[in-house]
Formats: sequence, C-alpha cells, structure tokens
Amino acid sequence: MSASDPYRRFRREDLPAESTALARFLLGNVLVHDTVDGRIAGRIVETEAYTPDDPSSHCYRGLTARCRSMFLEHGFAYVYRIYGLYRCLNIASEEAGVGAAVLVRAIEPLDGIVQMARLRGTGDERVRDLARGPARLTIAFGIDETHDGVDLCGFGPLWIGSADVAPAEIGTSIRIGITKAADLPLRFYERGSPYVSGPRRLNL
DNA sequence: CAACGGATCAGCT
DNA sequence: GCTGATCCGTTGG
Repeated sequence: MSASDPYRRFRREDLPAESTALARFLLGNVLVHDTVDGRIAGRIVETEAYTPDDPSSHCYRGLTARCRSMFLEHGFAYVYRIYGLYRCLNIASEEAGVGAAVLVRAIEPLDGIVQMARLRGTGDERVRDLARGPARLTIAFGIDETHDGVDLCGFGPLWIGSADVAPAEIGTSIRIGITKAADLPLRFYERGSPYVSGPRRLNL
C-alpha cells in the first residue's frame, strides 16, 4: 500500500458486473489481504459463476439472511460457511438488487507464503497446495465471516486489484461439487496453471 | 493415484 | 430431519 505497491486496487467501474464476464475477468488478477502480520496476496487462477436464476445458486429462492451479500453491487464479498467447517469467498456480481456471485476457487500464492502455511496449519507446506480449493484459500488468506459484505473495491485490508501482467489463457468447464445445473459451463481457470483445483479432465 | 469416511453446522424442507 | 459451491487422513490397487 505504498507508492511502489506492485498491485493496483480496482475501482468498481474497472470490473464487469455480469457474472460470467466477472468470473473470466478476475483470472490473473490479485486478491490481497493486508494483515497486521503482513501482506497475503496471490493471483486468482480459478473461478465459478453463480448466475441469476441459477438453480445451484444460494439465492435461487430469493434473498435470505445468508446470501444477502449476493444482492450487493458487484465487487462486494460474500463469505459463507460450508459443511459446518470451512468458508468460501465469493465476489458479488450483476447490479445491486440482483442475486449473483463469483466463487473464487483457487489462487497462486505470491506474497505471505510463510504466513499462509502457518494459517493452514497442516503439515503440507507445498506452495502449490496452499490456496488450491475454495476452502483452502480462505484459510490461507485468513478470511472468515467477518469479511462477509465488505467492499473489495474499497480501501479496506481485503481487496482485489491488478498485477499488470499478461492476461491468462482461459479454459472453461462444468462447475465442481454441485448437483443442480451441473452441466453448465460456468467454471473458468487459467489453462496450464498448477495452482488450479479439480480433476485433470476438467483442466484441459 | 483413486476412493472413502469423518468432521460439524447453518439453512432449508 | 437432511443436504451441502470441502478438506484431510487413511486405505487399497
């Protein structure tokens, strides 16, 4: 967060609002968490879109207490608890008042790798595994439900930005771990990246 | 490697 | 009650 910061914060108007456009746009850009113990940051390499009227979306049946953040303007965080144990980070998409979001599924660690390994607390300190998978990445980044509803395009400690690198070559597949609308091609990943999650057949 | 079960709970039916 | 946008350790080919 200095003049020499290698990453540039996005303003909301930098981001496409539409869900699949945002899911693709985010690939290759960075998620940053500036904590008291230093910066944790990495390149987003895998996303999934949960569109309006999507049967697998948490707000398919309308606004509820859990998914209310999905109705915020695009660029706000939606964090929810899954399987009672873990958390997943989404970025709200579409316009305010429309429930939709992009799930961030995997990140290539760039900064704060030592702290990521500490936060994860497993024996596995391979950089490749630190943020590969939606729940792993929230653990590695220290993200929890206190981040639900925060503006990732604001000036807070958790934000998204540009690393000003060449755009990734994007692959497309069906989404992972869902049972409804399971055939829709709404998962996007950086082709060839070893930091992407999921079975190999989905990462060609 | 692939497959399986346990952990653990909010939200919904 | 039952179901998950999951992970991890263990078991078996």
